[in-house]
Amino acid sequence: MELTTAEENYLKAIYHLSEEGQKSVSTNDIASAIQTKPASVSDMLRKLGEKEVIQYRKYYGLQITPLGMRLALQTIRKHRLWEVFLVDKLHFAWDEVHEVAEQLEHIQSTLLVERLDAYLNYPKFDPHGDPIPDEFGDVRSRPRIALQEMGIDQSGQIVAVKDSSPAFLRYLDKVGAYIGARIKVLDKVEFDGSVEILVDQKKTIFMSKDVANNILILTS
Amino acid sequence: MELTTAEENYLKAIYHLSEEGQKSVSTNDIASAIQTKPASVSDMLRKLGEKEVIQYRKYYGLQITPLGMRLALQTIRKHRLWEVFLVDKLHFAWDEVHEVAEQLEHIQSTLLVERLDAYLNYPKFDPHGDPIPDEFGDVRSRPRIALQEMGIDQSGQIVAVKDSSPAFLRYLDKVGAYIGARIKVLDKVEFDGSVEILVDQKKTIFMSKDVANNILILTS
DNA sequence: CTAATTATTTAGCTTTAGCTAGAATTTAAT
DNA sequence: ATTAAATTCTAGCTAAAGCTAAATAATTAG
Repeated sequence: MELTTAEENYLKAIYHLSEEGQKSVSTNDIASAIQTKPASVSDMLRKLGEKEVIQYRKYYGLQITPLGMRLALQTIRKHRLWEVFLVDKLHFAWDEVHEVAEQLEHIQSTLLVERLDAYLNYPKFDPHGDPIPDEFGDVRSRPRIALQEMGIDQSGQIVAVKDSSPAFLRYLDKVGAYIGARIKVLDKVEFDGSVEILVDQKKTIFMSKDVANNILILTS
Repeated sequence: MELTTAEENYLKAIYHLSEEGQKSVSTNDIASAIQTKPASVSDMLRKLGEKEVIQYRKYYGLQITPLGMRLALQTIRKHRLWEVFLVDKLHFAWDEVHEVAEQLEHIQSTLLVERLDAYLNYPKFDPHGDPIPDEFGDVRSRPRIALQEMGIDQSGQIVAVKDSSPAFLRYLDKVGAYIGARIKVLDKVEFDGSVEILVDQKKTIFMSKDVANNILILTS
């Protein structure tokens, strides 16, 4: 079964929206996630339903099928492997990789994916700390909490970010809060939810609640 | 000015056909080069004319413009750089790279091309021995002749092949006639145009005229 | 130099993926 | 429980890129 590039993008968006908590994924949600109009989404949902990658009943909602799940994870796997390639091998900054990976993920060649995976040494996480599914779609994800939810004196390691906008990633780079950095919460301000943290045992930085909410920590 | 993937493919085909000798490129030639129908070609030529990458007068013929040339060479550059990547880094066999490179060449990102070029150490030739244009479209090509045209006792180095079909490339692999191999013509049979050559000073092989015609040699 | 053949182009259809405008359905609010 | 609002879907249009069939131009042959 073959999906077009557009279909892959829809399926990926649906998968991500399904993961991110809520009940069921709405037509409007997909439209805004994918930067298109609800009418176009309706139409595509019908097609994806026919291809049996989702189960779709109009006005009701949708659900990804096991087949759809597998295909979505394949695309996500490719996207994240390419991100690792771009950062590790071509020295892209982590805020420059998204658009390019968005194109590369649609290249069709199982051999290419296998070889790339091997070449990168079978990475388990992408540069943003998100897990890379294996060829069967299995994901080993680490339990992690938002920095905002940590208590005073708790420490851990930055493993991922929720927001991947270039502006946010550049900000993190500037303050030295890269993936893998070891941090410790020194203080929390009740009033505005901001936190003071120690990065890599040397630098003390101050973070607003909004920022701290978008940084995921593997506690230790 | 932006070209679609289809437009890039047509332009590339036109460029290659222009190079390969003849007078002017025909609609039929393009159709068979690109595996499509003449009617579709006519239509695309009109569009490429409007975009000013070719000069086109119907029934008369076409000519690539300097702009078209630049764009075609950019695509060829990307194709060949990716081929180097696939062979050198991902250990693809040289007969496995074409289809994948055909997809990768359409990825849009100047940063990516620059970084890839640097990562591969600014290669000047692809795995088939074809020259890789630089970012300005300049090509340093070496003067070379078909193995078939060499005289007895003349020697040189295999630098390219004209035919890149998997069948041909596999045949070459089998007999050990890879790019870079040093060869010497031991004998030529007038009757059928076949040649006997010594490869890398150790193996003697026998080649039909057809094969020898498709192997390009840098004489020494 | 017509006539036949071949090459090329045009017209009109198909599919994919978007869009707008308007209809239908569900949800919310008085 | 109706109406109002929001959501979702349908119909019909557009653009790209292909196709077939038919028309037109160029070339070759007798």
